[in-house]
Amino acid sequence: MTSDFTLAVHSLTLLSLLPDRMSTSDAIAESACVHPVRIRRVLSLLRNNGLIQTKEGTGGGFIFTADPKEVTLRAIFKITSEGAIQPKCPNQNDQCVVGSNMKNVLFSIFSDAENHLGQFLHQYTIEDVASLVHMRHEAL
Amino acid sequence: MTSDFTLAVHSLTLLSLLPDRMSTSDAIAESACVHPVRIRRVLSLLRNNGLIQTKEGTGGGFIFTADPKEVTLRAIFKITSEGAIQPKCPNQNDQCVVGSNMKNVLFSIFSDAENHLGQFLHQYTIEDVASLVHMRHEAL
DNA sequence: TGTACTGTAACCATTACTATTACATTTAAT
DNA sequence: ATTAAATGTAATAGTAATGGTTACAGTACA
Repeated sequence: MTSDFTLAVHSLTLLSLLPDRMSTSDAIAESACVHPVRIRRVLSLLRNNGLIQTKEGTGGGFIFTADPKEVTLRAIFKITSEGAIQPKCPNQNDQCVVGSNMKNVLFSIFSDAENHLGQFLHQYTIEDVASLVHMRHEAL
Repeated sequence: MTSDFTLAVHSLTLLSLLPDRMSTSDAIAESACVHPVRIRRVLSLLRNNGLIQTKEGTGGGFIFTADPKEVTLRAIFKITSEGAIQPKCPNQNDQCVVGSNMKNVLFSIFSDAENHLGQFLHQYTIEDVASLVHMRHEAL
């Protein structure tokens, strides 16, 4: 899976800790060790899906609008990674019963699998992730 | 995810339909539209895990030894794709509470998630896949 | 002994992912 | 108004992951 999911979770976790002001893509990028342009691209997705607000210009940046208690990893997965667990399939060989149908059969199975994965991820909110991050930090 | 999983399922499904003789990597490769060397590589994994037998030399090839009713997609996933649903994580920023712990938190969550995925995939045997392939074929 | 196979390493090609640059646009402050 | 600080986004370049191909050693059978 791509790292967009991780970046989205990372960014939202940061924003949840700074609910009172805008954070810039430069600041988030430094925390996540990636290029600011990637942060802006990923966070654009989150804005399009109503999780955050963005503001251009001086003093602009990103801020959490939704409730960190209500945004779950399922929503973030759906936004950033839908279809990501589908196994790749080579070209179909239409001359072969197996070859011509395997792709569809596996696609169907893994679509269901992704729904189950979603149910699992739905138990974790951004607030939970923030807590887990802090717990690990204390443990050191 | 890589196509190794699909190739393994495809190969085993074919083998389950030809239980009485050895199939060659060339034949399987043609059905799956990939290079025979890839088939040999993937099927080596399956042999190492006891699902099939292989034989070199004239008249050699690959044959199912396990029972297609008992080999589930979970086993194949574990062999070919363990860890595949883990989201990638950029480098850690040790100066940042979030940056230094996000990777471990997500790794833990997705390890559990992969176990759940395994439980889901466990309901499908190779025989089931063969049936589904045929059902789709009939439906055309 | 020759032929038909697998086993595997090495290399090349292609695709996917990520970083970077560039620049238009927006906003606030002076 | 002008400048500076930000996002938005397209285009490009670099890097990593994936897959294809070649080569050849080893094995088994006729």
